[in-house]
Amino acid sequence: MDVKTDSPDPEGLMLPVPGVDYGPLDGLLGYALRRAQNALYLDFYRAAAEWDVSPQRFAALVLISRNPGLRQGLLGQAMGLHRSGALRLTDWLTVQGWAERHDAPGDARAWGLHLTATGKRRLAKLEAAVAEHDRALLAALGEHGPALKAGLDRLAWVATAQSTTPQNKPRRQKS
Amino acid sequence: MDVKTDSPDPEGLMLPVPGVDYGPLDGLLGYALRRAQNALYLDFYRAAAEWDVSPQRFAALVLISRNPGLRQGLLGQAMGLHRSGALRLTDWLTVQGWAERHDAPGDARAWGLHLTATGKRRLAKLEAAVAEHDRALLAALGEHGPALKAGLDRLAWVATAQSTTPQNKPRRQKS
DNA sequence: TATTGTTATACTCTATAACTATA
DNA sequence: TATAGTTATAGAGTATAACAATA
Repeated sequence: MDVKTDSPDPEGLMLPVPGVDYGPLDGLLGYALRRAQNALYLDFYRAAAEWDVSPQRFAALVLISRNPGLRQGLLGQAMGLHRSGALRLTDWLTVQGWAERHDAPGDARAWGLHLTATGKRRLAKLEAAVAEHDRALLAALGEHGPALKAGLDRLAWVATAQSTTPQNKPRRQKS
Repeated sequence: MDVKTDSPDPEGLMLPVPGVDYGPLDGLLGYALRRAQNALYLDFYRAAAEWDVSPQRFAALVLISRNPGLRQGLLGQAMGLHRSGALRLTDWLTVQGWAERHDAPGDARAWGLHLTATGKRRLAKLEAAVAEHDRALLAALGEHGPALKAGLDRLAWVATAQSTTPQNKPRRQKS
């Protein structure tokens, strides 16, 4: 019968559609940021396709590799995740053979996270690929590169400062 | 009995944890972008709290307002969404009273999207709040602002170009 | 009493697949 | 035969709530 499957539709590209008026969006910093992040996200996947690792999981791997014995909770904190999210993330890393849970010295409740030997070997190559990918981007950006990097760091700082500035002291607001 | 609920944990902040070595992450453009986007996302919610609208839904509203009669599919395309995602998004906008589906002239299959009168009124205020929010950010960024904006636009372009460059012509690759 | 991690559950976002009614 | 939208479903990702073990 040759069943017709529908369009495969490789979505996610978010590119400007000709003939559509974007109004104030084009001028907004936040929208520019989203567009850039969207594009970079897809681009990262291309660079890391061989390892099947998302940007977030890559960050987790780097954190564990640079901080052997890192607690699960601290990993979550560094990545803006809830405890339960850090658990899921760690589960995935262990099931995939990247990392292991060891006993944490000094606290029987906690785990210390460590890369496996395989994980270390794989991460070395993955890091090289990501670094190369980043270099290619910076090269393509030319003169814009350094200013962009500086601006982003500053933006993260500024926006965080605004969010965390205790306007009315964020004591579990009831209203 | 005064049941103890666990920590409310206002998560998502992703701020640098003292004592943790971030290794190469601090130097990566992609990671800086993620940090900035994370901070800005939370900050946007603060600015738009009154309307309960996410950055994405805000973008959809602006697109519909500037392109009355916009097709559902085109909206999705502009936002990098699958057809089914555009449907969910539109459903939400209509249920919340922001927008309506009208018949599209010339094609009985399609919808033309329009803001409701209420939607227009609300969006005017929301847009003003978002614009003000953006201005505050730019002011806080000072000299970095314009360069950052330019760099982001360029980055979106560069990363998209790399992704969409037909390396082997993306004709439904089988292998 | 507070913290670390766990379990169970639910909600959001977004994709795939198959269907309809047009074109 | 292709397109616009729909339905049903599934998979990430991440949250809340309640619990056990330990501090």
